[in-house]
Amino acid sequence: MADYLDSLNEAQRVAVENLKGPMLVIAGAGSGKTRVLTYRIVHLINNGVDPFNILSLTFTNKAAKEMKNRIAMQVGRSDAKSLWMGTFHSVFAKILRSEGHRLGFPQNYTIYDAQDAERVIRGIITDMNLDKDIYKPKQVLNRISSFKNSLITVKAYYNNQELQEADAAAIRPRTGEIYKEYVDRCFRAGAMDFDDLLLRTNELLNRFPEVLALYQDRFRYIMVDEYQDTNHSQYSIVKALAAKFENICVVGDDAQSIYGFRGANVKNILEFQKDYPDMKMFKLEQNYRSTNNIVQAANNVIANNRDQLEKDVWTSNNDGEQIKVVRTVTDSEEGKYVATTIFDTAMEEGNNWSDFAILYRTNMQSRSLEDALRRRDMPYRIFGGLSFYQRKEIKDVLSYFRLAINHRDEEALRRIINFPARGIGKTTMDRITIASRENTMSMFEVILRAPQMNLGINAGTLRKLEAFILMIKSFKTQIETMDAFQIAESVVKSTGMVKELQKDSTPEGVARLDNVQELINSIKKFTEDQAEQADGDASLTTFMEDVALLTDADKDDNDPNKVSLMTVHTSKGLEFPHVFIVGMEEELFPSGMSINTRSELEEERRLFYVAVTRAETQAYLSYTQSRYRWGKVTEAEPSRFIEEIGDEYLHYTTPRTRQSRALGASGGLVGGESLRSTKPKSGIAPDKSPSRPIRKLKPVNSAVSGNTDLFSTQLNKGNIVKHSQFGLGEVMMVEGVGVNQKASIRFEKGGIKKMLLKFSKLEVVR
DNA sequence: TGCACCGATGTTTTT
DNA sequence: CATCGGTGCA
Repeated sequence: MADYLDSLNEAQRVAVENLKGPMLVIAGAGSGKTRVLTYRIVHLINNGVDPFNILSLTFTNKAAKEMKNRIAMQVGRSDAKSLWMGTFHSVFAKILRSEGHRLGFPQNYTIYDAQDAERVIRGIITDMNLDKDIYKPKQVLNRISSFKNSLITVKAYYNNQELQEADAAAIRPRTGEIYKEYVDRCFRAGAMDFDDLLLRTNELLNRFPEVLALYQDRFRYIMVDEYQDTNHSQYSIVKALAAKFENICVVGDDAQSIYGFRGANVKNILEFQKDYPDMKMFKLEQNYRSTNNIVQAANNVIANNRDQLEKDVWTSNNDGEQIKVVRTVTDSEEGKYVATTIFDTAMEEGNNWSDFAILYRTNMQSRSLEDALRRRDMPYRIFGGLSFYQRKEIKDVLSYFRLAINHRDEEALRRIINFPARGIGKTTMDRITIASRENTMSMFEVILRAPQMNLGINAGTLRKLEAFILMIKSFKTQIETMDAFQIAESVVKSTGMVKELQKDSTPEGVARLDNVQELINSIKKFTEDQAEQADGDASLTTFMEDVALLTDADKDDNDPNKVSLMTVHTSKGLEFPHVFIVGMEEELFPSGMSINTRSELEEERRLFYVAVTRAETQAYLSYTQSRYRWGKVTEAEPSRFIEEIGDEYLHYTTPRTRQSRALGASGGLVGGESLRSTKPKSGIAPDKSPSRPIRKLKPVNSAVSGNTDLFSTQLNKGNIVKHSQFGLGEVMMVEGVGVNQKASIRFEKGGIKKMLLKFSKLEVVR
C-alpha cells in the first residue's frame, strides 16, 4: 500500500512519517525535499487527514501545480483538489477576496504590480512638490515595502522615533507622509500591492478573531516550503494560523536564503525552535542531484559563510567532471562560447536543449547570450526579465480589463483614459486628480459626477469623458455575461486599440500587435481550459487574478525543448544536467551593490551556492575581461567565488575559438595562453577521453558551408549505426539536408536521440 | 491638447 | 543602450 515509503531514504521517511506537531526539515540542496513534501501530504491523507484541512505554501505556483499532480496520482484527483496549495501571495489574495470587505476593500480589488506602485509614489512626490532627486520613487517605494514586510503600519511608523530619525538623517523627513498618502491612495483605488496582500492578511487575522478562528480550524496542517525565504509578515501569518493545532511543518535550507533584499529573514528558520520548543528537527543531507565534484565544490564555497546551521551535504554519486572555468575577452565572446559549447555538447552527447541552463546575476546579461543563441538558431527560453505582462501594449489592454472590473483602479484609468487618444489631456486629468483628492472620491467617480461638479472642464471634454465612462460601464456589463475571451476580443476591438497599433508599421509596431494577439490567444486558451474543468471559471476576473500573481517560473511553454536562460534567483528549486553560470566577475557576481557588508556578501555567496547546486552532471563558470555596461566597456576581474571553490574541483579551460575574425581583434587570448593556463586534470576524473578536441568549424548559418555534400545522404532509415557513448542504434528517421541533416536514432542504451549528423560520431554498421 | 524630439538617468535580485 | 519623462512647438 504505502509503496512510496519504500522509495525514500531513512531520513526522508522519518520526516514523512512525522505527521503531527511542529517540525523543521533542513533540506540540503538536491536532497529530495520536494519528494518529502509531496509524500508527507500523501501520507497525511492516507492517515485520515481531510485534504481540505491541509494548507501548503510553495514558492511558485508552478511548483504547487506539479506537486498537486503528483499527489493526485497517489490519492486521486478529487482529494487532491481540495488541498489548498500555492504561493503566499496567491493563497492570501484569495482569502482577501472573500474577507477583504471587512477591511473596506471591494471583492474585486486590484493587485498593483511594482510598476503601478511606483507610479503612485511618483505621483505623490510630484503632488507634494518634493525633489525627485532626493525622494527617488524607487527608493521610497523600497523603504515603504520594507516597512510593510516588517508589519510597520503608518501608525507604527509614527510611533517609532528611530525610523523617523533614520529617514530624517537620510534627508527624507517626509517619508511618513508619503507612506500615509500611498496607503490612502491605494485604499481609495481599491488596490493592494504585493506587500499589502500579506500585510492586510495580518490585519485581517488580528482584527477579526472570528476570521482567524475560521482559518485556524480549516488549516489544521500547514506546510511551508523555502521557509528560509519568508519575511516577517509571512512568518506572522503562519504563526497565527498554526497557533491552534501547531501542526506546522516548515522546510528549507538556510544556505539557500537569497531573498534578504526583499525582507526575507533567515532568522525565521534559525529560530524556529524558539517559537516551538518541542519541535522536531529533521535533516536531509544526502544529495541525489549532483556529481560529487559539484557537491564538494558547493560545500567549499558555502564554508566561507559565518552564519549557518551545522550541516553536511554529501552524495554517493560519481565524482563526475570538474567544473569548467572559462575566461573570454568580451561578453559577446562569452555568449559565443556558451552557445558553441551547448551546441557541441548537445550534438556529441545527444542531449536535449532543455538539458542546458544559463544562469546569470542580472537580467541585462541575457542579451549577449540571446544574440549568440539566435545566431546559431538554437531554441531558448527566457524566464523572467521584462515579463510579457509588463510590456506597454499588454499592460494597456490589461488596464482596460482592470478598470472594467474595478472602476476605482486609478493606475489603470490613468493609463488608458487617453489611449487611444480621445482628447482628454493633462489639464483635464489634473483637475480630476485634485477633485478626487479634495472629495476623497475615486477618479472614476469624479468623472461620473463631473458635469455637476463645476471643475472648469469645458463641455466638449465633458462629452468625451461621458463617452469614456459609458464604454467602461458597458464592458462591466459584458463581464457579467460573457467569458474572458469574448470580452477581451470585444474590448480590444471597440476601444480602437487594434486600429491604433495597426497604424504603426515599424517592426516594433508589428511586434506589439503580435503581442496583443498573443495575449488574446492566451485568454482563449484560458477560457477553453476552464471550460474543460467541472468547476472551471472562465470569467475575466479569474483570468486577471491568475495573471497578477504569476511568478517567473510559472509560465509554461508548448515546446519545452529549449535552452533555459534565467537569473540565479529564478533558478531556485530547478535542476539541469548542464549549467552555465556566466558573468563570474567581481562587482557583478558578487554584485557591486553587495560587497560592502558582510551579510550582503554572504547572501551573494549563498546565491552562488544555489547556482552551482542546480547542476546535475556538469557546471561551467565563465567570466570576461571586459563587458559592456551602460553602453561603455568596463574592465572586469574574476569573481572571488571561483577561488573559493578550490582548484581541485576546477578545470581551467579556454574557449574553442573559431577562426578569429577578419580584424583579428580578439586580444591576446587566442591559442589559450591565459594566465592560469589549462591545468592538468587531477587523476581522479573517470573520463575516458578528455574533452575531445573537435576543431571542425561550425556553420554560423546554413548558408556557409561548402562541403555540404559530404554529409548528406550517407544515412538512411533502417541503417544500424554505432555511437561512442550510446552503442548500437537503429536509424528511425532522417530529415533536413546538408549540414542541417538530422537523424532520429533509437539506441540500445539511451533511447531515441535526435542528432545532427555533421557532429555526431557515428559509425555505420550496416 | 497633441505630438515629436531631446536629454537625463539608471541596472542587482522578485512576489 | 534604452527607456522614460519633460519640454517646446503646432
